[in-house]
Amino acid sequence: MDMFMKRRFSIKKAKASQLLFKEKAFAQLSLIKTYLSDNINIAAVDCAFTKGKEIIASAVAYRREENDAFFVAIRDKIRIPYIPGFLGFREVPVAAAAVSILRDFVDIDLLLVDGHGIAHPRFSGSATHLGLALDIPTIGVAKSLLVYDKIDEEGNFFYKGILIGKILSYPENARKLYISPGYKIPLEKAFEIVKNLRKKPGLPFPLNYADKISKKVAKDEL
DNA sequence: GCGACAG
DNA sequence: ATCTTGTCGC
Repeated sequence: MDMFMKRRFSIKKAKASQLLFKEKAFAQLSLIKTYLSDNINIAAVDCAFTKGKEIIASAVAYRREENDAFFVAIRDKIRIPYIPGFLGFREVPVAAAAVSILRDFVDIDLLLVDGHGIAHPRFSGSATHLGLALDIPTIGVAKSLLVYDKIDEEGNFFYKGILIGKILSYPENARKLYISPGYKIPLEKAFEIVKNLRKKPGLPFPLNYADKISKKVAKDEL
């Protein structure tokens, strides 16, 4: 699988890769039980950009037991333009690098990613892509929908007959967030975890920190 | 062909 | 995502 598309990017190859990502992700979901205790270390990764054609990825890890946090931010040249449906190929290489560095210092059990997981045209959004690249459970947290053809009363949304995500409307007056499984985690679990991490409007902790850090670095304020 | 389209 | 000050409102 061409996780990083280091040679040259093409829509055709990217689509083929995403179909493989989807197969692996769905296979893992049906065959593997992911054990997540209450004391897991949760991390998040987010990317920001500068007009100077740079992409900045920041990763933040929160250790629940020690009640402390670590973060890292790295920058790279933008290699691929933003194309809806192919966000992973633009952000995963640098995001994976940032998380890898963080992992040398902190154990990470779960990763929150800005963007969709399986709530994607080929069920292979950036969260799924990144989880597969790093072999770590991921949850997709998006601020808007990419695909869906039905939403039920519970906020569950479907695509091509498959339950792909659930709308998080908590806290009450907060902006809706679209939660979908990225890799190695079922929707119900993913939703519950993110809901518990979002005690205030805005992005759930520690994704909110990753977002602020990457933006500060993009503006050379950090 | 037309419109939609995470970040 | 980014370009951007002040401003309306809880």
